Amino acid sequence: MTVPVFFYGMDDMVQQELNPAQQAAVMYNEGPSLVIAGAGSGKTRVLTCKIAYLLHLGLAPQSILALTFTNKAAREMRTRIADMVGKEQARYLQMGTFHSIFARILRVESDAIGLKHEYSIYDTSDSKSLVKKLIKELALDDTLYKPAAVLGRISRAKNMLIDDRRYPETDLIKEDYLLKMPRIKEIFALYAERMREAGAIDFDDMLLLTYQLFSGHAEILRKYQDLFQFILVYEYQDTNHAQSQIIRLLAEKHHRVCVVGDDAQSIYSFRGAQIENILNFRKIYPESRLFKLEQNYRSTQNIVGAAGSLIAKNRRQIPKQVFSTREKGDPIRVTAASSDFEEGCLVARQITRLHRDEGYDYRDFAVLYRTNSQSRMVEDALRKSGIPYVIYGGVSFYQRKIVKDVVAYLRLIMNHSDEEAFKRIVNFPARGIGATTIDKLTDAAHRQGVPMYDIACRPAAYGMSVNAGTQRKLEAFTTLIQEFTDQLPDYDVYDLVRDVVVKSTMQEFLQAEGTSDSESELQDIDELLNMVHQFQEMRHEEDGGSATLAEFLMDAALLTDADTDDASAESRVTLMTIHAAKGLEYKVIQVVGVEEDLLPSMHSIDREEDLEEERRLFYVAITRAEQRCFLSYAKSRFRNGQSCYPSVSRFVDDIDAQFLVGRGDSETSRVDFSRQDTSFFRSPSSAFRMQPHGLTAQPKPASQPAATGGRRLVRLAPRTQTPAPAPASIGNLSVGTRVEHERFGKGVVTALDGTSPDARITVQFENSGQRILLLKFAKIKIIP
DNA sequence: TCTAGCTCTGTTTTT
DNA sequence: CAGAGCTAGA
Repeated sequence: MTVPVFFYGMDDMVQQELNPAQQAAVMYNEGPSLVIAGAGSGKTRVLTCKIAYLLHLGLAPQSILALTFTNKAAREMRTRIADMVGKEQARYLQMGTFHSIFARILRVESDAIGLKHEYSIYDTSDSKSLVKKLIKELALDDTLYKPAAVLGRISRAKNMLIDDRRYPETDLIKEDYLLKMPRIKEIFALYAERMREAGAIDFDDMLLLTYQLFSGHAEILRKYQDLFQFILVYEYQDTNHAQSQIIRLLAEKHHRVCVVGDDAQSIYSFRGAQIENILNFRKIYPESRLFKLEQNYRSTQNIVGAAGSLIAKNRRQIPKQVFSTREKGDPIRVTAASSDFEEGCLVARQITRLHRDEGYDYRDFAVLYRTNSQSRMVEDALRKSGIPYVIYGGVSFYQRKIVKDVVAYLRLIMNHSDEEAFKRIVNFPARGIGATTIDKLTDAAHRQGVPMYDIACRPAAYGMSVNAGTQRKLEAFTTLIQEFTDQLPDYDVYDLVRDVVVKSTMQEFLQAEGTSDSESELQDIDELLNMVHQFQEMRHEEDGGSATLAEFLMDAALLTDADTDDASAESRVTLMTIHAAKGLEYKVIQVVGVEEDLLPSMHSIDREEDLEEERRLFYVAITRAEQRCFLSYAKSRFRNGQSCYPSVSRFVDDIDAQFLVGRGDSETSRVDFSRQDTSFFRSPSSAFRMQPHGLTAQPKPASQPAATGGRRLVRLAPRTQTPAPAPASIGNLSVGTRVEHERFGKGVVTALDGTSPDARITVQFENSGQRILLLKFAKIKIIP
């Protein structure tokens, strides 16, 4: 039963339907709270309602800090809140991504940490290029030291709040030895030094420096603690150590923090996300309250059931029973294609059929895959079938070469020390400044600790010998930049960008070329100008002020493709990676490449944790579906230029067979639908055994949980793969037996499965949640 | 200094 | 099968 909640004192049209659990989560604000929100359970609704509720209680919008991971999520929530409380209030909410909020704070407080006011933001390719150069400078073996790997190590350290100075004292260098990269500490030190000299920070610095700012400056920390009276975090399962520690600092004083997330959807550990943050939240805030949202409003029972049976195979998770009261729906269909090409056609055919026969609109479909490269085959097939589509993600607009070039001009104009920007455009368009000159400049710059730009201005003054021609060329370039810099204070950003494109002779150069490539680059420039314009309008609307170049550059650095367009407006099929699909929902989901070595990826099969993350990824994919879900795999596939012959993903077998069709002989008739197997509804917890009879497969909509109290719902997802008859006891273990485990502590056996040697027991531990243990390995003893 | 063409290499996900 | 990096030749 849902209760309509009115927000008194606001527009009386505003009414949100909240179920009791959601309502409780919204209304509890006295202390820290953790909201575990299953897939499709109304995470966004709870968070937006909570913010509206806080405003209703009288909290000022500017004292609410709401952090998200994507700009899109932030924007969507702001819009929704604006609908509830009006634009005027919503405008002042401190809502944005971790990175954008912190980047702004860093700009305000730059002096305190010796950061340049007008700092540049290095994107991954800038960082990579710098690291590559450092590897060369240090004369390291580049077959052992790969820039991406080195950068990954540095990034990991920063996410653990370890800077270059502390790095050598940590265990990370031991790992470096094992990775045969013992000198990473030197690269890290040099990297940090060069970044400082360039007045630049990278994505990880935004978190690390913010942490250092707060932890090292009590008065500044206090200022922000007082400013942010209430802190909300969306998708908390994706936070890394740095992020969770910054939140801890900010909330230290008032403890008014609410985090919302779903541990089952933690899929960003490669980026440093630690699932521990959500699992340990209650240790940091012992007085915190836990709310679980378990009713899925998005998907059919079959989809929720399938996803539940899949995720149950993970060991590390917060136990919860996600259920749906929607219709049962169709089972998930698994299809084998003979090749990746065939798989694409299959997807296209499926879409055509559902579009034609069942009235689905193209925008109701999404095709999901593990890796970006898989999009090609699907794309080709859709194009051939005349199905409109849009690829979400892929190369971001701001990553395109020409756009990066223009942005590099802007960066250099703002910050003359920005070395990557300098190198990128000093000879683009070609002005006769070649590698030799650039090498000389770099050399001189690092020997003397002076920006390349300064040396280019007056080479002789820094002891660099150049011939007259080169000197003239350098001068022309630096004068061009300098003139823009001088006018910067009263330059409208749009005019600036337009003038840069012209005066740099970029436009002329591209027009002269007259190829189709240069043509599309000119279009990209137009598009960029468009975006500047849009940005200015948005700024004007938001705070009435005009946008500065620094603000635009910050936005450009942090904006991703997913943020740029609202593709939902058009009637097109969406193609994207599973990662990009998180938080979205579609009526029909097709997951392609459900194969070993792809999903799970080949890198993840050695470690249990990695495998579990891949399983969560698959879980995310399936739970995007509202009505229909299709899985497919190819029996042969082109990978890295050669054919390989993958087998179906192990995860398909993790899904209980009753939710699937197409496995085995792809005969639906193998399923005996008349069979009624009550063992399926065996309770995971002893509390539930109080009502052993009368369980029906579908909880009636009316019989929902009363409140957030401990009452458990009927578990829809089976706990085990095969619904084999459960033995009443194994050895001297039976349901209800109290046991103690070496690691997990004390608990109660809630279920038994299988026979020796594969006998498993399910134990509800007091402190470690529910776990399934293989009896032959489990180190348990029975306690009286 | 530039560019065309060659070889090599690598391969997940992204704020 | 790309994309990056390198070499040779203009």
